[in-house]
Amino acid sequence: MELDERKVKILQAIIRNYLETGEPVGSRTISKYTDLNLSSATIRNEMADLEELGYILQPHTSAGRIPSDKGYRLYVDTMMEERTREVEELKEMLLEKEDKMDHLLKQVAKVLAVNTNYATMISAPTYHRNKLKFIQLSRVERNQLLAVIVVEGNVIKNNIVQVTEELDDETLLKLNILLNTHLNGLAIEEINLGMISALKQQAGCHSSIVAEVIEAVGEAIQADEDLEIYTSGANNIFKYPELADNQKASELITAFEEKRMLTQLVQENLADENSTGIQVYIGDETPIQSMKDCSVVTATYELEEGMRGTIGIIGPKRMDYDKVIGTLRQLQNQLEELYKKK
Amino acid sequence: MELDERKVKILQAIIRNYLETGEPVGSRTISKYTDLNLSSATIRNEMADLEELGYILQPHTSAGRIPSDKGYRLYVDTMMEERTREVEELKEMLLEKEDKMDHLLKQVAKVLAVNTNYATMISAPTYHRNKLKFIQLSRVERNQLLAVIVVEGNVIKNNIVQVTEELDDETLLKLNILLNTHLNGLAIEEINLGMISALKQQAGCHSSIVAEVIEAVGEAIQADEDLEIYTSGANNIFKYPELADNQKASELITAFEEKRMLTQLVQENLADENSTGIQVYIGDETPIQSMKDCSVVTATYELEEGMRGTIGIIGPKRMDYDKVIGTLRQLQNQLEELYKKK
DNA sequence: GTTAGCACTCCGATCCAATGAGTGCTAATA
DNA sequence: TATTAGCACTCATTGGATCGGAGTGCTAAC
Repeated sequence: MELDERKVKILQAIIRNYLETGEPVGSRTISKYTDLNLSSATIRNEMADLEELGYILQPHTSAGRIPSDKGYRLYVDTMMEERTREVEELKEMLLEKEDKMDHLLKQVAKVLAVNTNYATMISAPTYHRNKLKFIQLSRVERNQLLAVIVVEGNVIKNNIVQVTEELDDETLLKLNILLNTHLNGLAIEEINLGMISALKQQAGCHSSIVAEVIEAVGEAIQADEDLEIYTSGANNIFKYPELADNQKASELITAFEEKRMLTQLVQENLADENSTGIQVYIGDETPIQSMKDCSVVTATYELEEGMRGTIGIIGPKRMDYDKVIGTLRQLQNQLEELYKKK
Repeated sequence: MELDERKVKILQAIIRNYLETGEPVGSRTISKYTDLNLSSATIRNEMADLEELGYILQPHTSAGRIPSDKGYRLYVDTMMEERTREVEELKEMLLEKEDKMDHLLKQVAKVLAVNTNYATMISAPTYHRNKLKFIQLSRVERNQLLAVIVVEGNVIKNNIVQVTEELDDETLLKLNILLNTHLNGLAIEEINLGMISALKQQAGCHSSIVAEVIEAVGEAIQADEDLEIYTSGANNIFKYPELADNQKASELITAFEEKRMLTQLVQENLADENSTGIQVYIGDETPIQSMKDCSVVTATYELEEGMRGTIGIIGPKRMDYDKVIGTLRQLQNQLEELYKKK
């Protein structure tokens, strides 16, 4: 049996209707809903076929049909090609240009959540491929140094370094010069052990401090390993009865709280390098167990070479895929634009 | 009618039982539960009295009794004086001493949530009364300065300052000295307009930069206005059926997500300067509308003069007040100790 | 190939009776 | 006078039983 054009139309009608109502949809509804001019009986036959093909399901014998994951998948794949919508409002909100990255990201997550009525997450860009731009040691107290580390993209890390010996201004200056001349412009990965011991040697009697500073650099970078993720709109899941029962809601909320679980999503998304950067996980396809009754749409954004992050939208399977994908597309562009403007 | 000792004992028994079961408790249960050796009939009479006095309620005619807010209040007030419990485990977990404040706070919230099975929040200490310790301007790119601002307690703020003119190293050094000599040791509030214009004058042709840096300082401080709040264990509310219905759960989750609402709690708590720093809000007493079916226990902790934050526990009215208050007490001490040790 | 029609299935709402936990009241008791 | 036993009464909850309706599958006719 083949999936002819009429079957696809019927499938689309079923899905669209289900997206609106959240209720299983029956043959009569489709018969009237579409402009196919077919009787409910014919639709029933077609539906039986569609079910056999695995695109729709019957929750119980005498109920209407709901889309299966496979059905959603087809729908999404077909839709992927089509339209984009306006998200002007969102654009405006973003343009209240926040100058701190984390504020911006929180803002994005929030706007997106309000806009779509789904739960959202956004991961801060990872800097792994980034280069060290600037290091500055300053004395804060007698035996306390402040190490400020700036990497490309103006991401700033601070670290307090405890030192045993007291340093005079001159030595501090020398150390600063030493560190900057040798480390600036280097990618994080390039700072290897050989490099470090060479530096230590040059620092002479202050080698221990160099060691500590380098360690601080390492720590600062490592802090990114458990990468920052901002979420918003978790409460939106209560808007969809199929997700709102205690069991599921609790699991979902937990996943959102323990951002740790969301990192899987980010990792997977960043690993993939497909053209649009938009991924749709339907039901079981998701890498996150507790979201197997949801659909997850993720998008990669890239601010500049090597600074990539992930935006994700988590909602019911009957998600408005068109809108979500459209919105994410726009957002990708806007984030990149916004970043360049600054 | 008076509230004699026996009535109080019965009330306590009712509350304790209700805390355990979450079900209305009947006279027979109390008759057996306590060591008062009274028949259920007598208890019934007493219960009728207690109800008349407003300490307990009957959800419906032939149900047992549940504590009213007034009842809880009495219970809490009585208990406040009593026992403290061990929270050794918690202590150990905390001693995996995190050196970044925000990590520590997140950790505390989490440990507390796991420990109590309630939702928790903790606000980062506010620094309003704190003094500027150190300012450092560095050039990151031709027309970009990095301002690092350290206030007491080693809280570090960064700000990128865009400048129109290019600065040579010497000028930068001068500016640094100027800023540090004049601003260091000053409380945030002491930096007023007069101060600023005096500084500008001394900076001569670079006054615009000084202005921008000062603005950056202002911004850095202001960022604290919407103070950081960390939450954990929001999913715990699903453990208590009386909070887990969609309506309430959604509102609560929202409150936890939109930390903005939690600030009310913090503000109120910090304003109050009572001895123990522990506050209990039962039901309607809470300042947060969406928590009117919960009880909220908050504690103030103080790391050093002027650095105070709030810990909060949000759970059902049938909260284990003893345990919660005890735990919070211990935590207060430990946070303070921990801070001093570092 | 399409459709009308019909028997059939099954969910969900509604009603009902039985159950039992718990009460209030009264009369007996210590 | 305080306590208790006993009893009638209330009412939420539970488990059937029933019924209507939405929807299906199948068959026969167009």
